[in-house]
Amino acid sequence: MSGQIAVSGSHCHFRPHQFLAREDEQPEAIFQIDEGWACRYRLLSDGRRQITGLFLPGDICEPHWALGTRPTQPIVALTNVRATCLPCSTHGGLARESERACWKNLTEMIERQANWLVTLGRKTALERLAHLLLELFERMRASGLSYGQQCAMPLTQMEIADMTGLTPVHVNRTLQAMRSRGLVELQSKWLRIPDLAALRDVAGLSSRQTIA
Amino acid sequence: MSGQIAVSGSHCHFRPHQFLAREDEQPEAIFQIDEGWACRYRLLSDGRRQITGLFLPGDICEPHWALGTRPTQPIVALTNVRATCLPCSTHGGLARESERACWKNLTEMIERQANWLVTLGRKTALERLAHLLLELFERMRASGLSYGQQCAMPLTQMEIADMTGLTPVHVNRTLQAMRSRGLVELQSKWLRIPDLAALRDVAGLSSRQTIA
DNA sequence: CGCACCGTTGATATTAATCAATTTGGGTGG
DNA sequence: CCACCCAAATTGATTAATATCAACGGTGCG
Repeated sequence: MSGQIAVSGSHCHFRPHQFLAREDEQPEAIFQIDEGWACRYRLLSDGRRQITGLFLPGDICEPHWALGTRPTQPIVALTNVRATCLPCSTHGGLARESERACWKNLTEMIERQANWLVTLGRKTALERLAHLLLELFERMRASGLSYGQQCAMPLTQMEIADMTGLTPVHVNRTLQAMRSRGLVELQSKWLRIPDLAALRDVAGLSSRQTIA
Repeated sequence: MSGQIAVSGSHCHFRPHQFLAREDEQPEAIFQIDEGWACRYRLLSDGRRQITGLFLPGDICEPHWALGTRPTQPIVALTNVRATCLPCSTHGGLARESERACWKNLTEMIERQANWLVTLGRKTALERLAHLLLELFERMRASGLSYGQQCAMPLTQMEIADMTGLTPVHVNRTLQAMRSRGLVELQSKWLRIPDLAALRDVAGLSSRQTIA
């Protein structure tokens, strides 16, 4: 939970539960994840937690920090994480090409968040889990980290619950239902999706809709 | 529902239910709302609807369109709307100062959306409504459109339901509970918040947390 | 070997959705 | 001004989805 950030050159790594950023603390760098998963979340006073964003390999954590904005939510490693530090001057110093990348990154984030608003606001447990697993797979695939129909899936059911706004118990039961319907295979941190289209259908995502 | 966009100079206006933008159609301009309310939403195949963003006076609708991104969600007027058209060249043509404004706008949107992810994922009907009414009031106040403790609130209970991920019936009952507890006064499209701090408390928002 | 953490199960409680009227209120045309 | 109309708000009864509470089993690791 505590401990030093291990820096080697412009790289650093984090252990599970270690913070990449804390609320209100100006980060000294912007991280691009090379390996591992991290998330940003918010905690309510009574302990309820909602994960509001997931960072997978290739992702730049919070590009708008480059403009001097400070994190309003903590970012924490879910697994071991290797990251590259993109140093940023105190206000708005990023190369012109990175700027373009940041725009793209931000608009994708808005798009993904909007999709999750729909899912959390209007969808059932089954649809939420389908959405999550699809998004994970498609994002992993997009960064070349899928193998056929499968990819790594290091999240615990507790973390899945905090992403989908459900309880761990209900996540467990719903996953069982999905498994028994042959929608997904999920065991020992590994996800396999036998029929993407079927899962997409269950998730209630329009065929055009971007997930990754 | 249909009809022409009324343009006069670089201004235009829309009637309730008229589209400011449709899915997948490249907009010919980016709109800054001068008066009235609009929203963006997504519709599920079975008719469920989730509003994913609200545009109030002063807001720039979707700044990232300026970069050639196309709308992935429709934007529709909730009331009569007057707007200024900020024309944009086919790809990425906005003045340098507007660019800064767009960044700010985008990061605010991400922040607001993240807050709503928490609310939709983890909060009760009462907390959701408190969040919504607070946000509305604070945003209206921020643009000088509040009068003491009150401001306009043109949304129907149906629209409130589509923002908060509830049913209209449940919104109705929860609002009654809030009224009877003296948390809000809400009638004939007008909102009054007798005690901001109390409502903030009910909404379960950290005191630091930005709403507007 | 034992301690954690994770996944699983069963029983019950709550919240919110659903279904079906009924009432209210603002606008419109006669 | 009044009658009418339609959308919005309200109410009541019931059901469905999910949370909560409390164990229990498995597994990796020090």
